[in-house]
Amino acid sequence: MPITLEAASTLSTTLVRVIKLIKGMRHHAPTPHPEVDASAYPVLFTIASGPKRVSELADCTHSDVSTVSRQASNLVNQGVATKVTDPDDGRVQLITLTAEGQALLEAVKGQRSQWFQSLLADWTSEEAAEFTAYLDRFGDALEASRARALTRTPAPPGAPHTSTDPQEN
Amino acid sequence: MPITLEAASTLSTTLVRVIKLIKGMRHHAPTPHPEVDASAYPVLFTIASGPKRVSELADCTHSDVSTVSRQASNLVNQGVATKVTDPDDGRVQLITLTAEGQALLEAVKGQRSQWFQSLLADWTSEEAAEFTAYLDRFGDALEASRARALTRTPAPPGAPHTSTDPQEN
DNA sequence: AACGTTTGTTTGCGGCATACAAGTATCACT
DNA sequence: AGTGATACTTGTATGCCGCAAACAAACGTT
Repeated sequence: MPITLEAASTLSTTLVRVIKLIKGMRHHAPTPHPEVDASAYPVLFTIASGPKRVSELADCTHSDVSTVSRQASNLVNQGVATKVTDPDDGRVQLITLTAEGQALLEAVKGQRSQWFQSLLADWTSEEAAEFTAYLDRFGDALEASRARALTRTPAPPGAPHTSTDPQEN
Repeated sequence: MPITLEAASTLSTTLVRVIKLIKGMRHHAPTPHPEVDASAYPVLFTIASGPKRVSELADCTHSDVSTVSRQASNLVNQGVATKVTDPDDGRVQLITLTAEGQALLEAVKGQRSQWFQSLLADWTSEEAAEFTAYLDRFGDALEASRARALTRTPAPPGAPHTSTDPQEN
């Protein structure tokens, strides 16, 4: 049995509020390395776990390939990443974190952590953990929904169009 | 005693993930009234509780006054809101929801609610409520932090600059 | 080995959303 | 009336993004 529409409504409203607040925050927040666009942080975080190809990054960050391509180029120009053509396939570019990029990543992480820590000054560790768990679970649901939407939309003309589908919203 | 840096770090990472996912979602989501920019929804939601002046809306939505001014103008052109000069003060414009706006608002709310409901298909009502409560509390913390940042930054030159201040991040 | 096709990346272009700053209108106070 | 503060609007610039075309390399077929 699903949650009530009422509950879903208040949840969505609250979520939108938080997102808007965070977006507004980012604009005023100082960055450890002003040359690096904050919009490229997602790829920065992603290549932390090893070299990745552009398309892979686009997939991970849920962005268009072209967007990631630019972000990667910028990161390279700013010295926080390198781009090398894959020896096994001359088409793919492997994006790798440089030492400087490592340092930047640590700085960003540390700064964010401190900010969140001060933000949640009156939270208990249990509450924070529980909140994180909920967020993560919610993120999984979003990703699943997104995956469903993406695999169905680009279907060939003969695709069975299942009448009214709430998932498309 | 605050939460650990580690916990703060994972929380921030998770939050960023969710936000990015939602932002990506919005782009593919159909709107009940395509003429109305989704970016103006925040003001739409805000004037639901009664006529508001532009500056008030800017404050509520955490946007610049100019941004809200344009959004309000658009909403008026699209027939979902009206703009009337305050009889008590010829400078202020009161933005009010029209009947059509009411209908649109309901449609948007309903659609969102349904989406969230399907998204959280396997959540219990208690979990959803708890998640919402956390989000709300987090939003409050964000707002408080923002308020602190705003009241301190535009201070006169003689303001006492309290050395290192994590709140500014 | 040559050619068309598929795949991966880059670049040109346009659109959207926003903030800052300048301009305009109204008000409040003297 | 005149001066400054206040509320909004408009001009301008910037950032970010996605689509589509261009480009490059690999693959498969003949």
